[in-house]
Amino acid sequence: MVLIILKMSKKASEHISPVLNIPIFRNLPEPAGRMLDGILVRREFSRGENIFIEGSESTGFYIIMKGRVKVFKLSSDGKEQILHIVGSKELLGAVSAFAGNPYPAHADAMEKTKALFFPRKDFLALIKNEPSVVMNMMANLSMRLQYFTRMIEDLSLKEVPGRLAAYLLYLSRQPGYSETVEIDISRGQLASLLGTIPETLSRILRRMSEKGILEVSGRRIKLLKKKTLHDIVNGEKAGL
Amino acid sequence: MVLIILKMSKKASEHISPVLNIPIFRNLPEPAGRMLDGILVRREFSRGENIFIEGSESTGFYIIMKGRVKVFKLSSDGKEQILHIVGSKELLGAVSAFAGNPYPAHADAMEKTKALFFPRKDFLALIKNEPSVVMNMMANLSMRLQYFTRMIEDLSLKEVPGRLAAYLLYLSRQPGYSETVEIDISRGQLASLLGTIPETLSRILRRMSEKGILEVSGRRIKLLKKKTLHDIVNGEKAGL
DNA sequence: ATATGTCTTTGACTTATGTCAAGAACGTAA
DNA sequence: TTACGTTCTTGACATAAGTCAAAGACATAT
Repeated sequence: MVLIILKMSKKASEHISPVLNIPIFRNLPEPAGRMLDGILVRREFSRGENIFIEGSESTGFYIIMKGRVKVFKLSSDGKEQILHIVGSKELLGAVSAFAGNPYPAHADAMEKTKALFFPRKDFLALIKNEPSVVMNMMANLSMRLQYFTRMIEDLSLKEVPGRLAAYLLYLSRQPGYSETVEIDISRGQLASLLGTIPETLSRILRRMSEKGILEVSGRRIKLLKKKTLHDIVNGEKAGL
Repeated sequence: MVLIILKMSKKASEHISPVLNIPIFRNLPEPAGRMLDGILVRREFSRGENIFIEGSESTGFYIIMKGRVKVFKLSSDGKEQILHIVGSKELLGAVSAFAGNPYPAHADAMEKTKALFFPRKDFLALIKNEPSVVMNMMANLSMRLQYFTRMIEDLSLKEVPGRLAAYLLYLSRQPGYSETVEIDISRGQLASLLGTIPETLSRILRRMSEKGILEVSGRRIKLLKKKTLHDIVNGEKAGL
């Protein structure tokens, strides 16, 4: 039923299935693309809506088309640690779906989010016929592993100012930013991503402003002394 | 009994390439196994020897056959954080070799280690012909991702006693252990694995002994109050 | 056995960061 | 606008954990 709606929503003007633009489906032949159109289920989530919870059985995975999703763990006292933020064209819950394990974390939509759901059984059938999909997914997993490797390093080796500095410098290397970066998440969320609490983050931002390293105005932050930020990442105290 | 097993494994090797017992090569046809015998390079490392360093180019990956290898990061002041310990039948450096990235961490042999080296170019050739290898590797990567997810949670959500308790309980669930566990790494290494320093670990072990939660004698630790350990994992202070 | 080097433990001290509580700033809806 | 709820900031405080330094235990080799 949902499948029919999907099909109808696709205009004949599109001679190439748009799903073939999704990284893990790159290089697939066109017939496979048409087949995917019939398998993938469109789903929408509103801001703050839960997509899955930790421990629940994985029935498939999501390809995020629009919006952002936070994947996070909760401690026994309700504090959350964001593991990562999944954005457009990225996969959500793929590892669990592949391995057949329950989801290891919670996922909430951070804003209005559109996604395609890929049922596990259909996915397992697809990879039998199209091994290249597995190759693409492995590249995807590899990147995630490298990201996590780095995150473990950040969380365990550096103090909060170092983690913040690393994050700001990372943002400044993203396309469109250089001297000024726009933090696209709230202070509290950023604190969680850095493995700390809003109070601590707030204090550190103030101290960095006082030292003339940053200029903070809401979610817009100007990096005045990038060199000092690099030093902080490398463990320098920089008089904070 | 041991002799019989030994004999059988020797006999079997005359008919089936032993490499086909390695998880990622499971289900490969015998001809591929013989081909692998000609590709894999036997390498040995002595205790403490470096296998690769962070940032160096990845020319292939290792399959550990005997011994253990620690994969770790170094902070600017030389402090190390162990990411994981790779043991028998496990892969070392596979992500980098697959993605063609430099190694993201250092790897040192913790003891005399025997490994098979799989050159990157040969591996890329193999997966073209044998997609099932990629499936097996993806299962491997998935497990690693889940492990890292858990590790990030441990490092960021829990205090050191909680991480220690989680590790001890994890060991006690391993085959062969229940009330008493044998820590197979030195105090300093364990500290690094838990994201702390030997001094702190030492103090916490003492406090737990004083409270009658543990009984420590060298690398042998008796878990006297498992329930309390669980409470500590869940954030209870337990009067430490 | 003795000596040498490494690993581990302990104590005194410092510091980064979390907790608690209150006020300020901000956004949203009436 | 005002009022309300949320988020952010700030201060005083508590504490977990790191640093430094020294002593003790342990293992290895001579």
